[in-house]
Amino acid sequence: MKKLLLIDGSSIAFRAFFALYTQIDKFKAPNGLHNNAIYGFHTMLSNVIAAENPSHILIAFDAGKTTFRTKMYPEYKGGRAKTPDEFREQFPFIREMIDALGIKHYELDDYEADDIIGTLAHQADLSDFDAITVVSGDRDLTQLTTQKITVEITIKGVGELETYTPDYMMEKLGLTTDQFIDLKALMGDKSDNIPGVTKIGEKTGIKLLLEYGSLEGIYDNIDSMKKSKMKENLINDKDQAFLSKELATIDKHSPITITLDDTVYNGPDFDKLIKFYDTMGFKKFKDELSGDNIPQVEKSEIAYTLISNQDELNDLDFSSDQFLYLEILGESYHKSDIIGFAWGNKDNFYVSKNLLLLSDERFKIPQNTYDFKKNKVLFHRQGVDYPLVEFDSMLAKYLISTTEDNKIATIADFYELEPIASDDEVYGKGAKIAVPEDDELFDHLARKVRVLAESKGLMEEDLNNYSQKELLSDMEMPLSDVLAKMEIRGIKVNRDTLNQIGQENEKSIEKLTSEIYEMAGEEFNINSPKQLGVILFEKMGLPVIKKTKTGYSTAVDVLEILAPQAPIVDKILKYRQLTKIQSTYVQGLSNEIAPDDKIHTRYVQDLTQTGRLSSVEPNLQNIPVRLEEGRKIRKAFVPEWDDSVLLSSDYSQIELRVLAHISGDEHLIAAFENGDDIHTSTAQRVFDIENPDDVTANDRRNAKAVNFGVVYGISDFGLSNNLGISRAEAKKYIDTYFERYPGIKNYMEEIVRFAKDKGYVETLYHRRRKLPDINARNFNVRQFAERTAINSPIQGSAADILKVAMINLDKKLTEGNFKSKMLLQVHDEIVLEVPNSELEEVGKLVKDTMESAIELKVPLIADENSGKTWYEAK
DNA sequence: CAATTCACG
DNA sequence: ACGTACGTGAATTGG
Repeated sequence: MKKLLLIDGSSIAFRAFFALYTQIDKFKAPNGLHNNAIYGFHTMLSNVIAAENPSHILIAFDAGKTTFRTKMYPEYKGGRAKTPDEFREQFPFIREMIDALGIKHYELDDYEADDIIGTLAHQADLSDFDAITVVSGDRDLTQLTTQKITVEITIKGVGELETYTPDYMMEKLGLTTDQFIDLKALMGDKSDNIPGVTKIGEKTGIKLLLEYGSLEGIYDNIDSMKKSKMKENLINDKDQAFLSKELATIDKHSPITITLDDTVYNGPDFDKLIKFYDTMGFKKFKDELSGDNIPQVEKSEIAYTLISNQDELNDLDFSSDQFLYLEILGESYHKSDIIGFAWGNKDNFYVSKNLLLLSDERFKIPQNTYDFKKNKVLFHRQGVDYPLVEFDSMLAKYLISTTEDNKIATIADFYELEPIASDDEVYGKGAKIAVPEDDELFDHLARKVRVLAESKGLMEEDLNNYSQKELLSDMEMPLSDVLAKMEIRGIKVNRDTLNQIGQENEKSIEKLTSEIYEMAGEEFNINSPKQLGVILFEKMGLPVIKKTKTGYSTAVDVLEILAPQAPIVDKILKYRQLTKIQSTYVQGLSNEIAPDDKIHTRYVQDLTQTGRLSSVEPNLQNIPVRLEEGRKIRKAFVPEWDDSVLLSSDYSQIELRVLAHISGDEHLIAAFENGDDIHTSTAQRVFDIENPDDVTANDRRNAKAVNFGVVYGISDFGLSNNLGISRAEAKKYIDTYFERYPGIKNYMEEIVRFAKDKGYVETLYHRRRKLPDINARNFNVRQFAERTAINSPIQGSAADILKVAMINLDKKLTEGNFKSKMLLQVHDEIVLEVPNSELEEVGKLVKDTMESAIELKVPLIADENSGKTWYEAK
């Protein structure tokens, strides 16, 4: 029997919430989350599944506020009360529950759940399904009934169902299902704000339909009706009646991307479900899962083939869809050597320690891997070119979820495959890290390959559902190739320059140290906040401005307040500044200069929550620039070739431009289109200054802080802190800002609402960040998630745009046979080495490429500088 | 190994 | 009433 069950998730959740609303205080999960709607939804589901025993199930949800119906009639569903927060916070968990129950769910932009259900029900009606059951809390769905389609409407909360068939409809109303739609067109619907015809209700509507058959029938015969108020109303409201009919009619041909085959029901995922019941405190449901339902996970053996001799490659088949995995100890692939590697598909695994295999032309590099960039560097160190492959599991996993790391053991866990040992368990960590015996090493490598092979299909499914296929194939994958080349190339750093800066700093530090000791009256460790705190706040009795968890805070903002009160404080600030430059930059960078006189950083491509890169060993994204003393460090970064310069190109205000684009705020857009100085423009609007020349430096500074705040998800406290003004004053700034930039305010409200409903936010390129805390009970935790919801699409889209620019630029430089090369990326900036002979042409190319990476509602601007060192290229 | 501080966008 | 700006990495101290 093929039986399809279609559930109107939005309406059932709504009914369930209000059915148990009186007991809402009793329905709370251990973590405080209200769960009455979740509980009610589950009860309804279990009952229906037990009664119907469906082979296919789909739960449809409404996608959002606007639909094709609101486009047709903006008042549609207008005037509805706001969804209570206690209800909204349960949405993401209802979806999580449905996932754990192994049931598919679906929603479609611009369409309601009704239309998804109507379309699938209609398709199933015409195919080989034996029966279709639709469950909803909304009687409108009864228009779908046919001989095969039964519609069940919840009554008395969600506990009981009323079954609608064509016969039952005839019996109850005396109408056919088509006539039921016409009835609604005549009488309208208050809850959906469908107008209908004035003064016609259920009784009159049924009478008319019985007499004339249909809405069209009524109007065809309207002339023969005798004169009455009702006739007049019918004539006056004719357009409205037909519009109402259109609104009331469920679309049976909506452009769904899900098929009937996708809705196959195979029962719950017991592990997930038990975890879910635990977090919800649903003991009753958990007990109902009898132990023998739960399949036991057995530890499997894994057989692999050791390939130690190159000639064995003759007998191997590389044609199937294989993965390659290279292992090193630790992370530093620029320095550490390969300790072993493995390749294979779901069934066959090969392992080896013989690196000569990798440079043997009989070794055909598999098109799937884990951490392509690492591999490319390692291959390069073997003297082998490693062209870009098709699929990188590490990057795929990063796009699917940033909540946890992307190690292979985590992937196994994420997709509930057989667990594998962690690298720490196999290799040890810290000082004890070591290569294990061959057996253990090879077993571990083969298991990694198995996880990769088994998870690929699951990842592709997720990427598909998240619309992220292109994000992987056209952005992260090609970028990893570009980054690999940049890392391999490295940037030349002049040791002597660093040493010279170091020696000068050393002298100043010595002098400051003895001055500080003298002023303090004793010697102590100035680097220790604890000891410094004792000197400043106990011995010298300076006022405590701020405390940390462990004692007094001695951070810069605190010391700056104290500086006028004690001359020692300025010395300490200066000491801090110089020792920071000395230890992190002079010494830190010197230690990272490789034998080729270059620094090869590693860009971590799978870490940040927003899509930015990070840079480690060393971090080349935080080389000092703001203060002159630190900025000198940049003089040590130089071109590799004679007659070349470093060229730096950075986006101007990319985050505010992205904000202007996604919010669509007309004023912010206009400012960028005019080419105004954006902070001056903001100052003008917020402080009511007509002429830009009348904006003072201080006005501009304040406006700049407000603009930053907007991007970060502003709060009056944060702004007041940053500007050193009162909270009331900060609040005034913010209120005025939102009043003058209503589009921004609207964006912030919309994106937070989206996050609360969906549990995630995304960038212009569908990069996703989950926000599990968006509905948290804890005010702080929740507010943090809300600010994150505002900031992540902005920061993330900006990051995406620079990634696109880098990929495009790399292609153009390669295809144009330029000698110029990209060296560094610093979030909104690219640094290149450019021969003087190419400077003019490449300068234009870089600027054009960056400015045309994406078409936004505002222009994108890149500013360039070049010079003999990085210091001069700013 | 956590906490503090400070460098960057 | 709650108590905050968004995203990172490295050096240092001290339990």
